[in-house]
Amino acid sequence: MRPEPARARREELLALEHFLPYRLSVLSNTVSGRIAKFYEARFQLTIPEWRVMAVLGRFPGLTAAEVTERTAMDKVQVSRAVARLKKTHRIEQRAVEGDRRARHLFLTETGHGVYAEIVPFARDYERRFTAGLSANERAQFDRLLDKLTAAAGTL
Amino acid sequence: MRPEPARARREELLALEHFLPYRLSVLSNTVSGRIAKFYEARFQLTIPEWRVMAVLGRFPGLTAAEVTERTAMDKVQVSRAVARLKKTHRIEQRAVEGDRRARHLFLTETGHGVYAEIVPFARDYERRFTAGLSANERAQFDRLLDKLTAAAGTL
DNA sequence: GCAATATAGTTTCATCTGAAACTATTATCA
DNA sequence: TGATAATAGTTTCAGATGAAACTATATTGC
Repeated sequence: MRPEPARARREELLALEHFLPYRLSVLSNTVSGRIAKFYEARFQLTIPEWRVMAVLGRFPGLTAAEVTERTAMDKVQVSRAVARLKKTHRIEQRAVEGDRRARHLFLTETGHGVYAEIVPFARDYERRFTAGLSANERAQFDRLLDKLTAAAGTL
Repeated sequence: MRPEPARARREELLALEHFLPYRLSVLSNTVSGRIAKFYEARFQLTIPEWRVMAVLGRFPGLTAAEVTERTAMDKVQVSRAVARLKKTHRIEQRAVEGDRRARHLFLTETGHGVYAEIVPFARDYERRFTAGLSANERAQFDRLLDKLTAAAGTL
């Protein structure tokens, strides 16, 4: 059975490869996928776990709720990442004075070791990733990303 | 128990909010999430399903393998999206002459209806999303996205 | 002070996902 | 031709995910 010729249609077409949300998604998934593969192979670490470690490296003692505020993660993701990081001895908890629901989170000695190894890798990956852009292009891209992120939040 | 003051560390810190892969991921997830919510609410359609419909709207008769080539999806995702789209009567299949493994995929009349409604929405969403950018900025961003996507592929 | 409400964090449940195994068919080549 | 390898597409399985329900604790308002 031979496909009959398509009847002429008046409908607008859309080229996925020029559609900005699609392009963003492809780039983001490629980049995150590669990074995730490295973290997994080298440290058995997921990206949510790394994000928690990253903010705790910079802001020791945040609670899980505060980690949630500082990352684009929800509290379930944070709770799970924290549970795994405790099990693998990368973070530890200390009581919050005056609130027995929450706990301060800190990188352990082990956690700091992982952190100290990942940071240079991350910087280097980013450097290689943007090596084809001039400093000016890189700044421009950053600025436009900011604008778009703000815009996306209000749509 | 009062947290003891953190011992001074020599380690480099990394600000997640300036890390390009993180920023890309946040923007992409925000944008895709909003679009997904709309597709789901309006059409009970997932993003993988929409991607399949989008390429079939433009290239009627592709096989699943060809859809895989033209989208950033793997064959499992395509297979599942195709199965759902058949069940909801948005696409139909016709035999490929000389190869009984593959089938040509086409939007049905129903599928064209959905497609014809989504395309203007998608264009409009993109327009609003980039409304804060000048034509020049928009072109610049597109160009840099291309560069970065190419770079990410080779890392 | 105590009932109602809010918050921190966890668990459950149903769904989604990717990798690998699988079936059916086609291509290669000795 | 028949054995082997490659390809199209599907299914299975184990783990990831998000929404909603849940526990424990804290805050608010009467």
